[in-house]
Amino acid sequence: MPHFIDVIIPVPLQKLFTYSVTEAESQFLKPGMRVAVPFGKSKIYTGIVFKVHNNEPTAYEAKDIQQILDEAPIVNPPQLKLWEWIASYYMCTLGDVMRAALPNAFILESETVVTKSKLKTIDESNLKDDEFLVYEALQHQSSLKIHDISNILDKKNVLPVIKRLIEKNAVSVEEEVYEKYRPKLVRFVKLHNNYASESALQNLLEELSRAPKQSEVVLTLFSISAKTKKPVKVSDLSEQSGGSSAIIKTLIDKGILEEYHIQMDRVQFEGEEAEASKKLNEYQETALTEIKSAFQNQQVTLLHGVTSSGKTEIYVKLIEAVIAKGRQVLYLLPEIALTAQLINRLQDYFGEKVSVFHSKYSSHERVEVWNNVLQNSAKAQIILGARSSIFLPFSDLGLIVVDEEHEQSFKQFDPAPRYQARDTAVVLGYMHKANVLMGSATPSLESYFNAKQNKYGFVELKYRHNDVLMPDIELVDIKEKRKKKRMKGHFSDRLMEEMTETLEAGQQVILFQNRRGFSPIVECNTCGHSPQCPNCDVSLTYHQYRSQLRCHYCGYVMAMIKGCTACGSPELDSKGFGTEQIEEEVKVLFPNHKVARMDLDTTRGKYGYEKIITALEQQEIDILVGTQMLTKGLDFRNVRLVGIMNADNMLNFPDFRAHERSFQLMLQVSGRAGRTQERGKVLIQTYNPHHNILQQVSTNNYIDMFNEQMNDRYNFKYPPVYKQIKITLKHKDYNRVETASIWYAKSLRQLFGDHVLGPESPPIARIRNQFHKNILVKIPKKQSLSKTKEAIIKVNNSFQSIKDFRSVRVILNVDNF
DNA sequence: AGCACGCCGACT
DNA sequence: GTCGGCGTGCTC
Repeated sequence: MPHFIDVIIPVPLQKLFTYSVTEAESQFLKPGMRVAVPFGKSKIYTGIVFKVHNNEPTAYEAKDIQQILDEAPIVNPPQLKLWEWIASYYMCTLGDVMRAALPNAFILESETVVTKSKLKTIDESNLKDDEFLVYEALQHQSSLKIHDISNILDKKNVLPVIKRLIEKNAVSVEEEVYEKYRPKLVRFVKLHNNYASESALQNLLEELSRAPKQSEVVLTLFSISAKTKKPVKVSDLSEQSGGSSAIIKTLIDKGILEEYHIQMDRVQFEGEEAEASKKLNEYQETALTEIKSAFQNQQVTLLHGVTSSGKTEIYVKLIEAVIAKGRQVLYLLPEIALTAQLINRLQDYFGEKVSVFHSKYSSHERVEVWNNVLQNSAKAQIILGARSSIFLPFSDLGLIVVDEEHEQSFKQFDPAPRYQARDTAVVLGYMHKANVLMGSATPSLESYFNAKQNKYGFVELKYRHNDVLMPDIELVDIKEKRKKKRMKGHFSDRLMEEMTETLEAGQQVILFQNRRGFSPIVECNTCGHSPQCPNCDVSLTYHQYRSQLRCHYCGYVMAMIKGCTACGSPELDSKGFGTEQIEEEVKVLFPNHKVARMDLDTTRGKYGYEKIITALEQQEIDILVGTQMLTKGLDFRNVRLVGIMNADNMLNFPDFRAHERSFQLMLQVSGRAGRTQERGKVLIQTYNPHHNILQQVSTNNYIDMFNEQMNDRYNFKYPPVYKQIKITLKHKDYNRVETASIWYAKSLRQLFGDHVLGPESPPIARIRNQFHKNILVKIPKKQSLSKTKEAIIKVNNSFQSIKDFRSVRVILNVDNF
């Protein structure tokens, strides 16, 4: 009987691919193992075995696999089930999910390697210039990669050259597969066994008395191993003895020292022993009891706890209970909130049971965490991670915590799979029969709605830790202030007063402006022209500190212009303002205080973010200016005043969630003020102080906000009342997307009528030289979601079969918010 | 998604 | 005349 396997290939193709295997291989292979398979003309890909079976394909002949890459599955059955769910719910392929789920280092790729041909006699005069260059290079190097060749020839498409060289028998090519993951080996040294005896040692030291550096190294080795009783790392030895690696090498060469390697985890916890978790206050205690009882009936529970109410301590208690039963815990956080602060706090309680997983980790580090989870090792019983940690190979999850549940960044927008990690976590929890706890000070409407509908359990925590009062929020009408000339730049007199008072009391100020750079528009005073991005339909943002104009959509950068590019006039004006400009103004207004800025531009490096936070904690900064990065769960003891420079630009954002988001953002920033005994103060500058959202923010009235926003959502058929799927079409030719999107929307309308909106050009119609069109499908709760998706897929298939539309890229985004 | 094949304009 | 652009089709 012939044997076959169905394999997931990491390409966005709907189908699985069937390969033929031997009897023995079919016995050995299990779903979730990796295989290397030939794909297309020459490439070799890594695939995941999905199914082992005996059904011979009829339409084609299955190829043989190239190699089996694992001894045991690296993806477990519950994961494959989750992959299938994600692919079907978020309308993408299993290959897309595989790409997102597996650490990069698991996906081997083949690379074409060019080597010199074995035939010795080549008529060099027969070669053309570029062919000769490659041939010449191969005389010095045994092999070249495609990438090297394009460097040598300084062009991107080098395949024709290689092809001609092959024809002339000058070179040959092969596909080289290599494993990306290598265990980290650390070098250790010990004294050679020859010197184990006392007398031999004595002799050695005498021998070395004329080489003081060497004897210093040997003596340090003794003292370290006496102290720690552990193997001695070469790096430690070199550091503590002051002996260079050359000296150590000499000792090894002489046979005095012996070197050896040990495989080490890259991700290691180096800290104190675990301490006991904190005792909860009465409110926390009540909330904990309520959560536990909610979990009796409900798989998911929402914890609505005001900022600084001590939600983390409650999570800690729940985690303790779950790990005591030997089950695993996943603690999900938005990427940006994954700070050293929180990691340390959890490690203080749970020591090395905590592993961290997020995108700043190298792919080797991720493989290690993956393997630890797969083996259900104690090191990875608790995973603290960003959205992609839902893909880890859990075998027995007992609890998932989704902290800052309202955060948008749980949703992946690009590339596919466009999943919402919070919602996927609920499905994951269901598969493992694990409870899911969502926590937030400002829950998303959809979660709060679910709680109200009794789909989720609901627990509230209304009081701040130590009974600290909620900050006092004051709205400042800057329209009024401008009229009365009480503004200095972007600062109202009220804000100045409060800042002065706070700074004089030796306390800190946070200023929030949700836009980076200096000013978003540069405009010529004479002709009104403003520089635009050549690739996108947006104005370029002025960044003063580098004297550049930049596009925040495609990353285009140019030097700041000296005069107007249209009329040459040197008089340029800037409109709007960003964090950079606020920072500049603060420097002028408060010259004696230290200012820092926190936005995407100042936190680029791996530790950029930490540096600013530490400086603020240690009070090296008096005033911190920043974007929404400031909002994420940071606990600053000495911040008393928060200033929101302009509330209007977020309220007027063209999105149905703009109001909800503004409310969340403002309350979250406000929560940074006054976390200790003293009551904090928040000033919100706005042109429209009577806006309902601002009133609701200033009274911390979540319920009002919820009811009012839900009203709109009912009236306008938006989520969470309706589900929605956004379809985006992109093409570099405007007319092509336009015709295509009209066709697409028309076909959808035949099925769903008025529940189809668009096509519409988004506010920024062109990004990276691609024109965009959006179509929105609204789906009533009663309508079957899976049937709707099937219908959309049908429309999509007929769309793809029209020749003129095939080059239009289509993006399906389920729950696109 | 890659990658090969094939057809057409822009240069030496 | 060739080189290289990209539209079209296929991948077990």
